[in-house]
Amino acid sequence: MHVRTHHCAQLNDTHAGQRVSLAGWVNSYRDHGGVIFIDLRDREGITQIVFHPENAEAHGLADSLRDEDVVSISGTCVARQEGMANPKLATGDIEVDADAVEILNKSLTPPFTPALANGVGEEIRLKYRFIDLRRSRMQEILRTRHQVTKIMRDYFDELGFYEIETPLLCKSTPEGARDFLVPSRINAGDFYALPQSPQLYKQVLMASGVEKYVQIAKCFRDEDPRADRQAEFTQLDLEMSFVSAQEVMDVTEGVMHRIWKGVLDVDLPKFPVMKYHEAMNRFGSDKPDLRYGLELVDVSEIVRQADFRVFTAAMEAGGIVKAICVPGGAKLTRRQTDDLAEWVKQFGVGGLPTTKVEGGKLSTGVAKFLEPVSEALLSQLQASDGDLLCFGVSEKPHVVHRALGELRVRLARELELIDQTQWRCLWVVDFPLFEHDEGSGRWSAMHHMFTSPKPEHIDILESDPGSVIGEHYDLVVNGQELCSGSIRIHNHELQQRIFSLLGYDEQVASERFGFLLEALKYGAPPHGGIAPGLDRIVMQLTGTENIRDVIAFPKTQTGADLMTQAPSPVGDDQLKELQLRPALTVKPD
RNA sequence: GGGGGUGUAGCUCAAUUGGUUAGAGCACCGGACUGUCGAUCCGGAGGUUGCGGGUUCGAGUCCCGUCACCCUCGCCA
Repeated sequence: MHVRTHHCAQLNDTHAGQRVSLAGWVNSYRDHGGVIFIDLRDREGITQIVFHPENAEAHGLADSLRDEDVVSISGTCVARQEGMANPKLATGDIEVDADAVEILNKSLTPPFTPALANGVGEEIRLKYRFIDLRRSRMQEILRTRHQVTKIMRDYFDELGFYEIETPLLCKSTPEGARDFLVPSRINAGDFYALPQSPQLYKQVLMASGVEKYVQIAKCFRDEDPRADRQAEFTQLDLEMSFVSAQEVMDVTEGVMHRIWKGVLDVDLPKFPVMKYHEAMNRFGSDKPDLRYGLELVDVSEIVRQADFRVFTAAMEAGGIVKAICVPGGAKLTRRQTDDLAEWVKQFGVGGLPTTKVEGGKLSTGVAKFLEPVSEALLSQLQASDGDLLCFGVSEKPHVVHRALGELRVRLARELELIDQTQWRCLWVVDFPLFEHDEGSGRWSAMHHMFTSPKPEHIDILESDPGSVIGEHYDLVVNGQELCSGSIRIHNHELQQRIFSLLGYDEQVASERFGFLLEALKYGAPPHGGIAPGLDRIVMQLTGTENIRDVIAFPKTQTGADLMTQAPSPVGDDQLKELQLRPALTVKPD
């Protein structure tokens, strides 16, 4: 193998005349009978190699090269003659006239080639991930991800944070998401759980006097994946002692600013702050996308006058009516609005009343029912000709918010109302600490049960849990939740009260979280933290909509790794050692 | 667990109402060609239409089941 002197993106006309050696993969070959061209690709780019028949040995070897063969070559860097340069290639002004080539490894004919992988199905890409990752797009994502973690580590080092690893084999705490379990051989019948997050360890680290902790931490949640969710994912996990929420937010904002600057050379503006209730009321979401309007407008009082039974019935039952005005939405066909109505039902509303604005008044749909109040409606919604009005109606206000919030996102996408050039970041704060589960009639923690209530709300914890606000903050970027954090409870009595409220008596709480309660008793400082999602940050930076694209070796929706074929059955001897026996009949191959 | 979508050559796709031997581009193999750069030209090979069953004279196409992948509801403290 020749000693590599340059990368394939490195050479230009200043290198003309130099002897160089390159190594990489055959991106494409063009055999002209006499002269043979090879596009040689490495991590950094592509350089054209030319083989002349005069170098019989090298030319003979080059003749046999095919896509994805691995070669090293030596030759002379030459400037291309006038008219022979390739403006599509960064190194298109030069080529390497090769006099020696060594085939380091032949490749089987690949199922697809990195050069022409656009449009190749994801299933085949995941099966041959080692080929897929050779694509420049995937290399760019891997590089971005590295840049991000490097910036994070540098930044937190400068601020005096310690990077500390926490265990992957943890105690199972059945609250929250479903745990991945790992059987213990030494304690047969007992199990570890993989961490859903290092939450409790980092709080213990605060009790341990670390003061500033950070970790790029793998987290595991055994729940069904989504486009932006994977059972195994990565968080930038951090925690600080003696801080206010504002200080954690400032530190987080700082790292986000530096990441966007370092990777994209973008100066993010200062992040505005919005209260949870405002986000829900105006956008129907706790992660509002501020790049477009389509705000939810409460029209309950206006439509009350119209005596449209669908609306009045809901309001009499304690509900509300909200509307969004969709600019240009009148071009949607009846079929399309019917589809929207059907789709929106999954969020709990009975349908989607709509009407269009034409000639300065309402037309079609529910127009005739709203005739008496049309003027007030148009004015309140600032609607004009060509707009579509969509109404969310339910006896439960949160159902209206959810349904219209989801509709808002879908319409913005489909009608292309999103300004793709913007970065709209904001903090959402003042979340309720608890939410009421209608099924069980119990209260549960909206974030997690270690989030501190606002000090002024501690008195009403038991008397009015629904009104308690937590010291919780989420960072939202372009409609995606990127970080979630809070000030924690550091007083064991308060923590015990929260456990009780959530239905864990002292003994159960002690069994599950005894170590945390103990730590709180022995001088735990006030502390708080946050956990930015690394995968989602990289998704935003690289403009990907699929979390699998930013993970080197991701899993499918059924948790399978198509490359390694995990998960897979294990041998009887392994099970025996763990004293495990599958209860289900193993499916035949 | 529920809803929706996809599955045809190595890859991306086509195939009229159920009707002859399931086609095309790229890749592959052979040949030609000394300046291409997604090379070109000539020729060739390549198919369990995801799998199993059913209806039919006849199924890629219709029906039932099943598997895989994608989106989504539930779920995700």
